[in-house]
Amino acid sequence: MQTAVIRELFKQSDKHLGKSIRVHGWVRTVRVSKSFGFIELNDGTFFTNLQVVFEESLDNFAEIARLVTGSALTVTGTLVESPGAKQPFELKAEDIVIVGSCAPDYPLQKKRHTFEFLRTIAHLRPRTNTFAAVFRVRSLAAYAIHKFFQERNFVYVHTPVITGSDAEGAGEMFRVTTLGFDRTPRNEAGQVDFTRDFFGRETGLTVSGQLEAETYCQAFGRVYTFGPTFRAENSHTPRHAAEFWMIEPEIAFADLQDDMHLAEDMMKYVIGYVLDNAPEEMDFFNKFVDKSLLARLANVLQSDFGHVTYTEAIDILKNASEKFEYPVEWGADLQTEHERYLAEKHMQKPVFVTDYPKQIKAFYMRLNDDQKTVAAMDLLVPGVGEIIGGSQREERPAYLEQRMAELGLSHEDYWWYLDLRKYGGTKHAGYGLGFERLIMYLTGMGNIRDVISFPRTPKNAEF
RNA sequence: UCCUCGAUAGCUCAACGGUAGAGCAUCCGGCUGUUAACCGGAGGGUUGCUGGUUCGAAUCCAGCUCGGGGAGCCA
Repeated sequence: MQTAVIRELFKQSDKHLGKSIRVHGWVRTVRVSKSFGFIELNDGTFFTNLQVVFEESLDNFAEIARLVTGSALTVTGTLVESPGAKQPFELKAEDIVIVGSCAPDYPLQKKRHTFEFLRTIAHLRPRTNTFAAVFRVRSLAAYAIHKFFQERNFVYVHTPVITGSDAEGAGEMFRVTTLGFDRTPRNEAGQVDFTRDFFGRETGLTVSGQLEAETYCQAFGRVYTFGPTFRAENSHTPRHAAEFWMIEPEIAFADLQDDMHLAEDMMKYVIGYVLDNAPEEMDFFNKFVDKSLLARLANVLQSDFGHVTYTEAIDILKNASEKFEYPVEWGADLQTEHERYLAEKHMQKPVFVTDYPKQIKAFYMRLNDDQKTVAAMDLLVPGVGEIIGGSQREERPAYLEQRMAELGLSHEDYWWYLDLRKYGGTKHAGYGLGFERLIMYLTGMGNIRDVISFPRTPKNAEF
């Protein structure tokens, strides 16, 4: 007999009704009476559980009746229409094999757990409804990202995880070394002698693959990266993790407008894909996590994203009736409260903020004709905040070198990056999308620690 | 790193200066269609850690550890 997966039973129930089938899965809950009982079985393929009915005619009825949540079973029986109102069909068991019993101190109960508690048992939490839904959506969103870019002739580039450059100074780096900690070699000046380290130079985990991605962009025209990224910032917020996944497309012969079009198309594509392919999970989020989720996502699909320049945003904030804790002044970076106002109150939809003052942005962003601002864009979304940061890159060698000089960046560290401008350089643009922030936006989950399997945050690398 | 709130049974919480409790989970018993099933019973605690105040501390005070929320940094 072939083993059926529960997803298949729900998607094509006509094909299986009345047939004898076998399923493998884990017990979510058991309800038992004197001579019969019900098991909610989940095999991980589908959000909804399969109801198994068992009766005392089974040889091992007594044993089955004592099953606890978490036990692994193989059930053979007939799929029949269910008299109960809450499920269309159920599996009438003819044989139940206990594949893996579950100890009585299993920490997952049927009632609601706090997300804080579930983080302490991150090895078991994917067995809960919420996390089953989050990680299926995460998987689908990752696939949708690849699908989106592949369908548009992008090449997927694997940029290095270990890097010698501090990229764009995007954040503190984790050091990668094989030097011992007790007797680190020192040079004549008393500094750590990295020439004796594994790579012969100071290295760390990547904080961005962008600079490397730009090199492949100048060969393939359209590329993207999708990989782990590391920031050693001592951040304690629901939106930051030390290890996270980032998507960084880079497009040649393109300006900031092209960049924003790409970002908007991508966001809509992924939202649409997840809504189409995880309807049960999305309904669950809408019911138990964020009651306005589906309406909001539908609205995003239908409307155009907002666009304001940084300068316009400053005017909007200055004229707002809202009182801000931090002053609104041209030249200062937008505070979280300002971003929230723009996205959640003023626009009530995703909004691109563009053309920031050059002094608050990275060296590689293209200088605008006003000589004061750069062709940068941040995408702010209600509830999550900044989800994308991007820019048109400075392709003019003179401008780039001048900016590097102003910031004290050395030619030697960026010689290959400067070469791109020397050898057939084109205008080009790109952005970074925080994958976990996208998942938060798609699911309504409020904490980044609950959308990544084993979160790494300050003072926490358990599992 | 700063501000703020919190830590009591396996989980979710109550008790707020005077003998530490409930629901769920677990174990035992009952129940012929359940749906976070239901009904009855039992076991389960160094009240995060260290010190202090007090006749007496889960409760008040100090420090520490861990966690939540906010800020900064950013994706």
